Amino acid sequence: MKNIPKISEAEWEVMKVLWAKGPCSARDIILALTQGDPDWHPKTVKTFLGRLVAKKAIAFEREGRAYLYHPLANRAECVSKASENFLKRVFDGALRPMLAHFVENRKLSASEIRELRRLLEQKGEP
Amino acid sequence: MKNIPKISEAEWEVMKVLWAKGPCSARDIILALTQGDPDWHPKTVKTFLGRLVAKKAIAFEREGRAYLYHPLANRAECVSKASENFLKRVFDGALRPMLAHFVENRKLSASEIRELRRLLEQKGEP
DNA sequence: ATAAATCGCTTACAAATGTAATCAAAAAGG
DNA sequence: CCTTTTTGATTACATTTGTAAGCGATTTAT
Repeated sequence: MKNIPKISEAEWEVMKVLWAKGPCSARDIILALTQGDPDWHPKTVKTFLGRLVAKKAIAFEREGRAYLYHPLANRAECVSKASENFLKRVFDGALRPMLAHFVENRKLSASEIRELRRLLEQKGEP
Repeated sequence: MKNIPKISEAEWEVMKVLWAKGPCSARDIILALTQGDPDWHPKTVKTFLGRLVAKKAIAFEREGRAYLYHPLANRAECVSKASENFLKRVFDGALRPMLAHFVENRKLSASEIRELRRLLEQKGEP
């Protein structure tokens, strides 16, 4: 059985950087994050890195004085876990109402609708 | 601007009961919850009721000695908020990958697929 | 009427989370 | 070489969350 760590909201941002960019130094991660949102404080990011290591969501190897961090947790699995969790909490685990909600609420472009329909067709007639 | 309260995971369960059943006494809520999961402790539920009142997610009126609680927060709005939040955190706000994930990962029954397709068609040709 | 159950109110307390600051060692710049 | 910067480690601290227990008033059952 896989041990999918529980990743908090803010920690997700850090994980996303690592999943996207692969092995990174703390500095790289901080750069990537402040890029998107200047409010990220370097010290805060360091704290999260430490916590993620403790949770075994990531690991590092020394590279000179600094560390090179890399994900341990698998992105797809974390996504699945978070998704199931959300689905359960908000929609009692029922997929259809959830999809309906998104399709209704967020305006989908015609192309998005086409693409989704293609997806459904693939699933529909295997 | 609406003030949509921040509802925690466990508090969601309480809210769902209130949204589903309308005005309820604490006792009713506790019953409903323990029905689904015997692990709910009455005192714990009371705590959440108090916190939800403090957050103005619910309110109550006296009914004899007990209280009759009812939702203040609108379900649809809370659902939207939680959904946007989840979408942003896990899928960077991109709807298509999210929908794809669910359609791919969770097996949809043929009827669910048909229904979803209908939904998309309604959206597709207004 | 007296004891038991129930109510809401108040208080408790650890873990998780967000948000950093301090500190010591090491590296880099001048 | 000495100063500034950088880095990881350690420590701090308020807030939120999960999970209740205690207390005093009030019903309710006996």
